[in-house]
Amino acid sequence: MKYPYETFKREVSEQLACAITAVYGIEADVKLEEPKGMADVAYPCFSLSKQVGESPLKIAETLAKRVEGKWIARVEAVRGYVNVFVNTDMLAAQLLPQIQEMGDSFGSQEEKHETVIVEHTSANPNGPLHVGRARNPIIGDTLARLLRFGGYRVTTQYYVDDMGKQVAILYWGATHLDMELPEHEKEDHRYVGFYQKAASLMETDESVQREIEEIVKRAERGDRTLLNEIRSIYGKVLEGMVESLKQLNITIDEFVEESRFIFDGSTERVIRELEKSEYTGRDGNALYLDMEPFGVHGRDKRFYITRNDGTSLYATRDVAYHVWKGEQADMLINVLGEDHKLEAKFVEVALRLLHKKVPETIFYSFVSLPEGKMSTRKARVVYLDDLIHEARERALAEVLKRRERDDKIDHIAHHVAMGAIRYNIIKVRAEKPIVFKWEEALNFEGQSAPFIQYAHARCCSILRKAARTPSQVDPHAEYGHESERELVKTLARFPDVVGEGVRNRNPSAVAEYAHELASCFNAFYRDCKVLGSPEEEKRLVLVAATRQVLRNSLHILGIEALEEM
RNA sequence: GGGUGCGUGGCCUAGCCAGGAUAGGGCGCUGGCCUUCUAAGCCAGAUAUCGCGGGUUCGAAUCCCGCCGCAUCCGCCA
Repeated sequence: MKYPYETFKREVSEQLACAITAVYGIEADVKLEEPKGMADVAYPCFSLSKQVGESPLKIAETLAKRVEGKWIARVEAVRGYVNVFVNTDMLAAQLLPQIQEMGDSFGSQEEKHETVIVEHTSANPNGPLHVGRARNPIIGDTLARLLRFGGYRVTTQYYVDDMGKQVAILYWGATHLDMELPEHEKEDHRYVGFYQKAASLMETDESVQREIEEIVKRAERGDRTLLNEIRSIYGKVLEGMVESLKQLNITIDEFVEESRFIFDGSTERVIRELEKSEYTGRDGNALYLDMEPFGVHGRDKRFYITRNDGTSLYATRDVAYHVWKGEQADMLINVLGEDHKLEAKFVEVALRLLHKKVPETIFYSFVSLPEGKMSTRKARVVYLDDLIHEARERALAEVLKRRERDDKIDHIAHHVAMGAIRYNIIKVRAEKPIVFKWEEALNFEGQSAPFIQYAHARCCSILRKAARTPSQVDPHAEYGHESERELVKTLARFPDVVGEGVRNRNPSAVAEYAHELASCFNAFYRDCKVLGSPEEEKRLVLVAATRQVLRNSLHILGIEALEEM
């Protein structure tokens, strides 16, 4: 895929490299900057100054005179920088037809013929998702969308821990406790009561603890009947969780149960292979991996692979899962909470020892509440469903301020609400901690999804009212207004944003860009009358292009590009 | 104790990987803009020792070292 802004930048680099060689006789590695406001691209002459012993100001002056080309509108030498401005008419002439032709795929990258599995969410199905956990599916789903746009073939997986303690507690509760369950239309909210009660009983009652441990042991030994029973309980909870995700426009391609790697013998094989390693040792009968040689330091450098009785541990089964997963795709990416860093390191080391594919991991920091860490047991928690409900109410109220009740109103309110939730989470980089605040999560103004959706709706509104949509883009159209030119340049940067986002596995960059584009369009909207203007025709082309790129950005973010609001 | 991540106006955040010019946004605050394509918008204004201290460099929010604060991990749990 050839994008025009790239061509422009390449021309500038080549021109500069050429000029440097001609004047100073050096092969220079021309690294361009894209400073905001100063120029479209700039070349600082300071390091060259050192090499050739001439002042940066002088060099900039000299080079500026020699840089020219059809993509270059203007070159200036300012304080040791060569500042280059793109020819926006040339850019528009190349870019706008391309956006029109490529449509929904504008900005995407060439098919890479590589398959990727993005594992995300993978929460224990013992109760409803809370806002903290929701960061995982939002990052995971957006990343998956971004990678798809970046040319990868992506599938998503949710690893279901169906034989762990959490699910065993839920199962014990559901089968032993006779209790009044809360009224709720979703099963995850009803069943979590069993989990909570059982978990607190387990702390005080040793016999309960023993029974739960026994369930775990039986599950680990591959008791199919029991595992089926357990599934019949957690399955309902999981369904509820999946339903919440669906509200947010998140679906997961495949659910993989942990017990599968007991049944197929792969966990056992992992253990047998690892015990041959020089890095593993025995503590009694328990097998462990010494993590010290792999840069892990702390109170205890041993990471256990089996218990004293030879049974596997969660992390060991996770290794088996990754061995299997690695056979399904060229590349593996996991989205995990930062508390899983050590476990992920262990999985990575184990996979290296087994000569298997190692996953990349995106770690995200926790979402806390102003009053502290989220905790289901301390009832200090905001459930995702409560946020969804609240967001929808609030969105509906806002829509009702602006339009009469009609058949579109629920659709609009729903997508404003879900967009706001997704955007609020994804706009912050994964490694930053988030303190959840209702007023921020339900913000529909400023840097938010509704702001972007609104700009999109404005585009749609103009295009709807236009007498006709120009089918052909006039290649000689000139965009004289500053706001038009800024818009053209911002549109042209979209493919770069996608490329960088893919390379850095950073979906937040797309969120940032979408806001910038919407904001840039709002300036155009303010300054440039479209309908009824003598420049209507060419401005409609620009509006259509903006609508398309906003739409593509929103698509990556998993947010509905609303046509009306 | 050790590892890892984070620390940018009152609050939130981009920029950090690949060091460059007046640190870009948003919320909130003050004041202004709807007979004109949707005011979920726009304009103007106030607010910043880029956690602290060193170092490298012509140049550091960005790289290196030390310190402080917050988070997280260091279970034969998951």
